Amino acid sequence: MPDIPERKTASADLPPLVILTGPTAVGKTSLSIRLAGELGGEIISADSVQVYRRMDIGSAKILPDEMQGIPHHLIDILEPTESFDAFRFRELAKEKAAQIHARGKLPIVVGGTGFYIQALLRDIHFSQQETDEAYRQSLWEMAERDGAQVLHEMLRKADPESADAIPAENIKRVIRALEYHHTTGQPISVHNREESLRPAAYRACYFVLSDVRERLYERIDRRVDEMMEAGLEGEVRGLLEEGVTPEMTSMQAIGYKEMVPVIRGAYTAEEAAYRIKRNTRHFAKRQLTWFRREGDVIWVPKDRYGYDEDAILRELIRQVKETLCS
RNA sequence: AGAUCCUUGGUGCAAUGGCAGCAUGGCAGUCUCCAAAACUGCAGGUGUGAGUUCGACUCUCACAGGAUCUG
Repeated sequence: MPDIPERKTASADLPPLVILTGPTAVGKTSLSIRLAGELGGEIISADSVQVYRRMDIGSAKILPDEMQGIPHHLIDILEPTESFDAFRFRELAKEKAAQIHARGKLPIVVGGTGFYIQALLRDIHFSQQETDEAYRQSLWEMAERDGAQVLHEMLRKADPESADAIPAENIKRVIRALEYHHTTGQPISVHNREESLRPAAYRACYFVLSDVRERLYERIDRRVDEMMEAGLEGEVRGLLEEGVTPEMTSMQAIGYKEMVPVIRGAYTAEEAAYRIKRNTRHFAKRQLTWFRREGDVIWVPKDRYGYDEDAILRELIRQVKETLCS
């Protein structure tokens, strides 16, 4: 395999890390507990919703009983009114990984937020100086007032390469590119290119658990039905009552954003269940697209192991020992 | 049984007798601090059979299927 050789060589002295990801509802959680048990690991959650307290049912958060004594990090660390992003994830996860290494344990990153995993593994440098909330806000207002095209033309003057790469309709990314240029004087396209060359920060085993589309969709449908039965509506109602608003990052998660109109009487719980299933399917598809694009991942298709979790576990352990202990 | 109306991508809807569009779903993709977010692309259709016409989703007839009303 003519893979980038220097990355492999350089990785010899890097701290080890196991990543277990895959599309939502594929079965990461139960496998992760057994893997951590076998390898003496602690789990770092890479999940943009499970960071929030009291968002348990809709995020399919692991229950304390199910942890079986395995320490879990970055779950329940924020109030649902707080915002979170890939920069903060990287900072926290890096710190947790270092602490776990110091205890002589193996950090196992488990979760479906591919972007967070990328930020950690590739050690993408975001710096606090690159943000300017007030400027960002003024750009949003401008977008609403004058339209997306005006912003895109601003970007074209400041950073033509990014303007070519980002469609005007994608206001969020146009604003981020303008903000970056505004605060650093540099085009974000240059920054992105530099960061993309950065070697991995860990010696990692990057597993993507997958399944045939049909089975995955069946699991999603079943899980959403279980969430409804478990009282998702009550969970969302409680969050709204405590002052969480639909605009907040936490409430834009699948399962939450669809439930708000039910509570407000705009449509039925059945309609919400239908939408949650549909949006979760779309999400799972996007996750698979993301992982396909990531190099250096080890695909673990459940169907190829006959849906035998013992066999999958043995294979993961074998791979980890081969890659991280050599 | 009779009368009236209806039949267009998987689904819901458009289209003076003149290039069959939209939404949604499906599939594929983008992504370097809101990522469970934001965004892009592709495929797919006139119920069947005749007729009128230079030309039919559109007009006529038959058939099939559906809806409503009457008995």
